[in-house]
Amino acid sequence: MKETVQIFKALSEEIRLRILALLFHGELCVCDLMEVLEMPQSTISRHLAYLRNAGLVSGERRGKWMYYRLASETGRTARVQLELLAENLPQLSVINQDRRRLVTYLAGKDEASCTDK
Amino acid sequence: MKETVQIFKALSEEIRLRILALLFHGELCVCDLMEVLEMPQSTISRHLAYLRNAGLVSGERRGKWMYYRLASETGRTARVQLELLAENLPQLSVINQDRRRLVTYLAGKDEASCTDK
DNA sequence: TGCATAAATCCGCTTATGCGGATACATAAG
DNA sequence: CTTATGTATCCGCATAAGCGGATTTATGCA
Repeated sequence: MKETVQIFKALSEEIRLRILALLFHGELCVCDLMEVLEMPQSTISRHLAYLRNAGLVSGERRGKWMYYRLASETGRTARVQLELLAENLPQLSVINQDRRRLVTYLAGKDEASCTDK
Repeated sequence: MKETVQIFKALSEEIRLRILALLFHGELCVCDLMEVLEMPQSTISRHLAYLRNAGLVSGERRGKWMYYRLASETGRTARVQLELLAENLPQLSVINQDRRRLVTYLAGKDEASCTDK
């Protein structure tokens, strides 16, 4: 029950849904999320912590950079919710705007930023 | 997006999940919920307001009594989440305890209480 | 080691929501 | 109308979490 509640809580904030939607496109660095969502680093980090604690995303440090992706080891509830979101979020306009910004950003990505890929 | 967030918010509290689980068994009166969940009336009413505002339940007044049931007119997100909960909540022990209390309560229901059925 | 960059966490402030008792509102009966 | 019952909402208090800037922590490089 606590897990279920925690997952719903993690999903009950728009910014976190937007982060998840961006991660559907693949692994991203915190600095990527900052650029695309146009939000301060502390805000991004804070929300990532909720997603991480709910078991929805996992982070991996590579040098100075922290990469996040959708968690591969998840309980059933998390997986089902992620699947539902993957299906439904892309239909929302704010999510589409974010996606377009992501595509544009990745295309013109500054070579001086988190390039350890 | 606001609707999605609102639904997740409504679902992010244990008591509200328990209320929904009880309503899966059929329409109930506030006084029923109070008895089964062993909580004060104001607490029940407050949580029902969240569920109502999120479009997950609907209320109907019959005389002095207020009956609640799962909303029949819901958006897709609400319907999908309710279906998921109907599938997954019954597996949780606290939900099972509530169900047993509901059955016992309904079996011995005082004829002097909300009997306009 | 010092300096630079990235990001997690802290901090002060604000908002939202938890709680249950009190109160306001709604319905019913005499 | 008064009284009784049911319930939505208010209220005071407490906790959780929103925000972004500041600070701490972590990694890299000279």
